[in-house]
Amino acid sequence: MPTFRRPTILDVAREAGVSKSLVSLALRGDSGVSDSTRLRIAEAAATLGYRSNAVARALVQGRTSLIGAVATELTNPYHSEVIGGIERAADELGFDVLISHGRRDPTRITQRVERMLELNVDGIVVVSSWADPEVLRQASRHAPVVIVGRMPDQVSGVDTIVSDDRGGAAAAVEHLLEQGFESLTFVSSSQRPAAIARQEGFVQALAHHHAVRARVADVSADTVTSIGRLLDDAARPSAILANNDVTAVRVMDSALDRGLAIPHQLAIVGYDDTVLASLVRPTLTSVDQPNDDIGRIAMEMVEERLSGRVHDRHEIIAPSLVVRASSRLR
Amino acid sequence: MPTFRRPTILDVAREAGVSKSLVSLALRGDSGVSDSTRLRIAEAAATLGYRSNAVARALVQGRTSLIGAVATELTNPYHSEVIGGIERAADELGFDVLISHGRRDPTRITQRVERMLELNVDGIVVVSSWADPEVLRQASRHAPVVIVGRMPDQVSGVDTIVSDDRGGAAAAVEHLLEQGFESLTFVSSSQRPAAIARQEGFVQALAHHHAVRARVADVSADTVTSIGRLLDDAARPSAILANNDVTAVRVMDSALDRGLAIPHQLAIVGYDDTVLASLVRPTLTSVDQPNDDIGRIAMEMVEERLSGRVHDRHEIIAPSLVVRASSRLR
DNA sequence: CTGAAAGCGCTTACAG
DNA sequence: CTGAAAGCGCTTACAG
Repeated sequence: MPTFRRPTILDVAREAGVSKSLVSLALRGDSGVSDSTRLRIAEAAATLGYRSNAVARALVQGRTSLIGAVATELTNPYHSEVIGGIERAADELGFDVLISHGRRDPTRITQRVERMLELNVDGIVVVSSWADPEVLRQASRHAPVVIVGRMPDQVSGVDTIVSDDRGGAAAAVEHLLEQGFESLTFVSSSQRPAAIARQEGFVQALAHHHAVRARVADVSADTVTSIGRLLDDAARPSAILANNDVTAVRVMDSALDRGLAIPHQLAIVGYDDTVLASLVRPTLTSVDQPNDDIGRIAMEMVEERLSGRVHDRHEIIAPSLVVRASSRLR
Repeated sequence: MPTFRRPTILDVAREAGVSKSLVSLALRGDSGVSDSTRLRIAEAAATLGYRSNAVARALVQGRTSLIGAVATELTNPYHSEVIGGIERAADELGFDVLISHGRRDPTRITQRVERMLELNVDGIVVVSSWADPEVLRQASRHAPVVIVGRMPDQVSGVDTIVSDDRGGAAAAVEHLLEQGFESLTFVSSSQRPAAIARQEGFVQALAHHHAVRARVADVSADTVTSIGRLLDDAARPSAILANNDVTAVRVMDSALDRGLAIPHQLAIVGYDDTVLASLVRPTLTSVDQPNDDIGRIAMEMVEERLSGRVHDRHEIIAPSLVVRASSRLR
């Protein structure tokens, strides 16, 4: 069958010998339909393979029960986990989640948001800090918009939810100090807001520890070479905090290639606590963010807006440190 | 604004002082509209923040230009990469991709497919082998359905595209034999069709090499202990092919914990060539599948169906081996 | 308990 | 070049 025509409520009505209104009522389980009619209609629908047309329903009802989730990068487990949280909360609240993929392209992310709006979704969660603020502001006039991530500037009318990146970095620093490390370097491979906040948390946490040497290394360009230079330096640090797990593992690889003992000659802490952290050897200490909770709260924020909340809400979620072999001396 | 009303074509018409038909024509760039009118309408639309309602348009046009992609597990980079391929092809062919997440739950995957159908998508790509065959068969009456993955049984009316798992496993075996390994074990953590096909490829490739000892180890239950037992065995294999990268890395971890030299005392080959393979030390040899191509072909298959193809198409894609340190002796 | 009518926001012939 | 009318597949009052 090359035509793919879908049966409509009218086909079912004809098949069952009733009016289309009655088909609609029966199929949606309205109580005022006789059992015999209901059965006849159900059979007709099954015979034809009838399936309600959500597009038509949405048009008349003025709502789709759809939530659009726009993510920068699906390959990043952090994003998929947040989306999992959104989905679980959506299930409970009676929404369906449609996911759209920005592929690290700001233009594309913006397009995805606009497309979601055209699809008439009841709310939008943007799991990204790359979207155009002006587009989000405009979008929020027509549907609740929640941003999961750290925007360069705050957008009025839009809710946000971020992880406490400064606090997470501070917790990592505290742990390293407790272990007795006295020369710490923050290694960053990104200039995105989250990485910057982590770096600031690192610097601040060490501001009053004058006995400790604190430095920052930018390895965003030419990562492997930059890391090599850092490790070959005579004044090599004794402990490193990286802005994410992948960067931490790259540091670990370079250290192992150089025969350095981890953590005794070099301690390493990552950020994000991805699956990587427990798979590499030695296992990697990392800052964990409650991604599922973050997604859930984002969905709840959308629901609150739909229920009438008018003031903006900005939530900050506390991360926690998971200590593993790469930084534990005893 | 707690109401989120979206302006309609009628609001724009009123604002511009024309009929709604004219607004529709002007906004879609019809040539038969005077420049002055077109400008007035565009300004009115901008003032109101008007955005076309795709739901209404889809209803009248009978097509949505939407492709539904249903994936088992977004956290799996293999799936996100396939989706990336679908998206790139969709961009070229003028479709938008809506992603839905099955979260490893067969019931949920089936629901996602049905929901996509209700949304009137023009085609469905199921990146999963967990969906209910009967539901897919029904779905294919109303929209083209392509399965990326290995279904237990073939579904008539549905196109499929799979990677040649037997061939990939055979290529890995051939490489290990060339390197001179003489005792090979296939380590599997799954009984899904793809894992079984890889195992069959392994067994077949060794069927005529009587001098080589070939075995299979199921580590799906109690993975770490099972792997430990395998490695502590006096008759430990000299090389291992795992059914995926994560399992391969677990084997690697256990081997390193036991002080085994990789690859000299134990060679390891993974499958899927995920980001993991180049991040672990030693780097992991792995069978790579052209995920982007797979996604692209899936999208093209949908388009072919929409253009009238009626016979089923079943495509098998050749994987390739990426040799790294974990299996290279010299 | 059932049917006829209006309308959701658009597009598409059809007039003028 | 512009407007009035019909209709996409539904739901929702309103009659009977």
